[in-house]
Amino acid sequence: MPGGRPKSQAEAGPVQSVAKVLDILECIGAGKGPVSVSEIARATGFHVSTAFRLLQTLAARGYVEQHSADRSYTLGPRIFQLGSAYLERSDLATLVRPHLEALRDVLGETVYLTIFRQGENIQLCKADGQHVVSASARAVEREPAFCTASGKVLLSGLAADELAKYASSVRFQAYTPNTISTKAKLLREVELVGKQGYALDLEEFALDLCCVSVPVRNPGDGSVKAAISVAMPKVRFKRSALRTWVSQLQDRATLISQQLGLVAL
Amino acid sequence: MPGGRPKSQAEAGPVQSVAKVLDILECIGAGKGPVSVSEIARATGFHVSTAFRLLQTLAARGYVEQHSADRSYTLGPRIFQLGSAYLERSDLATLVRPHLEALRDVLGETVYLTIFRQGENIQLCKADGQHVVSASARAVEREPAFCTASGKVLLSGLAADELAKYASSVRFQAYTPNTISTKAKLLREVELVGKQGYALDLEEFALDLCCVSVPVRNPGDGSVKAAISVAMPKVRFKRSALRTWVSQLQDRATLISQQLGLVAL
DNA sequence: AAAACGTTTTTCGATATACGAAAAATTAAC
DNA sequence: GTTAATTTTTCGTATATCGAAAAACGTTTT
Repeated sequence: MPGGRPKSQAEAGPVQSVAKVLDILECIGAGKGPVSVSEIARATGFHVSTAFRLLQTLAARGYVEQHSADRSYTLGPRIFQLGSAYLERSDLATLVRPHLEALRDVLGETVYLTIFRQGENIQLCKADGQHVVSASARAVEREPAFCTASGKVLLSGLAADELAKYASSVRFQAYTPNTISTKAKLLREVELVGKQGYALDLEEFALDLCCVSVPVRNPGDGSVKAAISVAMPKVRFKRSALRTWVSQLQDRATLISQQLGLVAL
Repeated sequence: MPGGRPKSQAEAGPVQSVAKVLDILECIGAGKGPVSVSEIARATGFHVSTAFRLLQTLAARGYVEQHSADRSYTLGPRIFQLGSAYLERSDLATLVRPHLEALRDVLGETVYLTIFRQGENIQLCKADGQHVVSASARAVEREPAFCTASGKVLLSGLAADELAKYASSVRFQAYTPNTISTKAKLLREVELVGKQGYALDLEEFALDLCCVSVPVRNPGDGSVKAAISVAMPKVRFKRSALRTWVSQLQDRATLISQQLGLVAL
């Protein structure tokens, strides 16, 4: 009877070794460069021996690659293949990208589309801005929901019980002095977002980063399926332009949701 | 002592449940639409119960999604995230795409870059042609090596022992009447490709599909790292244009390999 | 309606399987 | 050349995974 280590990991699922292998994949994916067995073992809390065996299994199938030079691991091309399969299925690349690019051309800022899954805000498609200093791309790959414009939009689309569950379980990490810090504030904010139809993030997630976001709705039942957002450095965020941004975003959101139609997001 | 079922699957690796979960992911990725537990169980040969448990684990982490309507499964966005992480790491998207698009604009046909892993030809980046009838995109996602232009180029870059291993283990499925059907023919063809510096595929993999391919080399040691290829329907393949295609491809290949430099493919 | 089928999901005990400690091999550091 | 720190292999044991079978659930048939 082991002590039941207090792993702060996400939902486990019944098959332990699979959960572990996912931890490892995420660990490699999160790392900046190649990672070694021992680094992975340290980061995940598994014994090296365990990490090694799991990595071997992944490597045997091309999901990770081991560099012969220093025995370190990176993600392999097979994982990329699966990722592509996901995208093709939902036709997002083909369908959404042109809209985002059009928006980017009009607004001159980085624009992206995100969805809410597993308590997080996942970016699926992005059109980088044209300004030399545009909001960093990499940073928005997978961000918390409670402190981002898109996250708040997506939260505003959740059913009451789901929102409650999220609000109770989320850890309010203070990324900046402006980050929402309590459940009550979050719920109030999300309600406001729902009413006004758009959300702002004025340096709540990262200093100097401001975002505006609107929902993309299912044309059938009006439920919120995704969010499209524009991100920019603080200097270029003008209160006076807000109205324009919001309506530009909303127009595109309407177009996208019409086209998406049945497609399962 | 179980009978040791003759699974034709790829290398297993030490952790069984992980191998199984990969089978399942591949199975879902290969399917045209959502798949049910029982379909997966049938396709993989696992018991429904096993498939179900593995799917639950994947779903708990967002790697697959279950549609509440008919309980069927599709890939989830987390898998896409990992795929993106792979791409970003190798800077391929940013680096290779412009070259492929330029080539596509010049040649007017679908152009793509592939690498050789696990005995297969994996497509990493593609620029679709402009003709109304251009070589189908979907078909080239992951193709056998022995009967494609890019595959033969990549094979020509393998070390002697690796090529021998491949040639001995591959199953010469006859996709068309032109498909290479024996080990001897393949080895002869691959040698020729190595000598002449490009490969052709004249309806060897699919009827009406013709491809020309050249290697992308590591600027350091000259080893073959990838292949770039142009694909077109038979009607547009002109022997007289071959020289031009090959040199256009080769010029780009040189540029790409110079830029790729150290990047680990 | 009820019954008959095909699903998906849950339960549970046996045993094959993945675990972890520790040793061996390999590589890096000094 | 010795020490230290890795990665890899081995192996006995506990346990987590498996598969059968039953329970819920949905759909179609009579």
